[in-house]
Amino acid sequence: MDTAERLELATRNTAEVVEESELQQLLAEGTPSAYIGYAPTGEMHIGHFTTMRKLADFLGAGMEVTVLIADLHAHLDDAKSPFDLLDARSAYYQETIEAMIDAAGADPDDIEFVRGSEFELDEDYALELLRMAAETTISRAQRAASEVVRESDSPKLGGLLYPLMQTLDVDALDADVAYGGIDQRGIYMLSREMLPDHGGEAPVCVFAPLLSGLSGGKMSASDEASKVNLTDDRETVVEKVGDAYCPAGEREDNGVLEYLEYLVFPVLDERGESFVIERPEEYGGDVTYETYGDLEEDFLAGDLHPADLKPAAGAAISAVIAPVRERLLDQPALLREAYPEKYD
RNA sequence: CCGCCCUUAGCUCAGACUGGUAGAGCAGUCGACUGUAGAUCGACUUGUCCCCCGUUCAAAUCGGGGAGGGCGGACCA
Repeated sequence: MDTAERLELATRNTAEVVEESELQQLLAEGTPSAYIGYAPTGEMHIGHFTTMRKLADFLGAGMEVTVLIADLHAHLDDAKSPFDLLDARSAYYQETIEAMIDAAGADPDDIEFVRGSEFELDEDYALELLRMAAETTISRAQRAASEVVRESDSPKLGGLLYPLMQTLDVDALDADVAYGGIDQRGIYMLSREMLPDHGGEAPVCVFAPLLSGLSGGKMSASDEASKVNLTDDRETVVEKVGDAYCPAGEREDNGVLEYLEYLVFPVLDERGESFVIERPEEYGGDVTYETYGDLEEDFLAGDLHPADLKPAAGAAISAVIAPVRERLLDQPALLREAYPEKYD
C-alpha cells in the first residue's frame, strides 16, 4: 500500500483533517501513532460506534492506535462521573470499546488501552499542567472546552483544567495524530498552539463528524429518542428509527441517512455485504444498494421513500450493534456496577 | 468568620408581600393530516413546592432551625 492509499484510508469519512499535508508527511516517513480519548461518563451509544471504524482504518493504514480511557476527565467535567465510580465505568468503557472495535471489523488486541490516571498524576505531567495553567487565560480555556465540557450554572475549575490535560495527554501518549469528534476541535487547536512551547509537538488532528440525532438537530446523550443505545434490542432500534425525523429527499439533519453513511455502510463494506430494502411492488419492489452514494442519490431524487428506508435501516443498525449488545448483556455486572443508580 | 440572595412539573420559571383545592411556557403522551418522521391543528398527562419543627380551622406562602447552591464583605502578620 503506497502513501496515497494509506492517506485515503486514514482520512475517509472524516469531518476535517488539520493538516492533511502533515499527515501525508508522517505516513511517508513511517508508522505514525494515533490516539482517541473517551471520558467514561454516561452509557456509550451509537455515536461512539461511528468513531470505531476509523480506528480500523488507522490500523489498516499501518498506524499505531492507542485508546485512552480518560477517567480523571470524566470527573473533571462537572463531575459527570462520581469519583468512586471511575474504575467501574472505565472497565465498562474498555469492554464496550473492545466489543465495538471487534464489531467494526478490527482486532482489539492491535490497540493499546491506557487509563488517564496511570500517567496524569506523574510529577512531570503535573508540573507542566501547572505551568500551562499559569499562562492560559480563563476565557481561552473556556473557549477551547465549550463544545465538550458541560455548561453549568456553577462552572468548576475542573472544566478549565480539562483542555489543558487533554493537550498534555497528546504528548504523554506520544501521539502524532489526535483523533476525536469535531466537537474536540477547540481543544486540539489549543493543543496545536501550546504544545510546541511545552516540550511537545503540534498533533495532526483528525475529526469525525458528529451525527444528527434521530429526532432532528444534534444527537443528545440525555434524549433517549435521539439516539440508539448499544443495549437497545432490535425491536427498540427499529421503533426509534421509525420515529426518526426523516424528510423525503432531504439530507440535512437526517440522522437516518447519516447512520447509514457513517455506521452501516462502512461496516457492510468491511464484511463485503450489501444493503437490502424490502419494498412493496406498488412502490417499485425490493432494492439492493452496494454503496451509500447510490442510496443517497435515489433518496434525494425521491426514488426511495423514507417509509421504505426506515425499517431496513433500523434492522441494519440493529445488526451492526448486535454483537456489542450481546457481549454487554452477557456481563450484566459491568453496567450494574458502572451505573448502580440505574441498574442496581 | 460575617452579610445577602436562591431552592416549586423532565427543563425554564410564575405564585409568597396580603395564608384558602399548585400554575404557565417548553418537553412528553395520544389522536387528525401526511405512504415515514417533522410541521400544523385537537386533546391529555406531569409534583416530597429542599428537609424538620412551630403558629393557624387552614402553610408553597408566616416564624424558628437545618441542608445544598450562588454572590459579596472582612481578615491579609
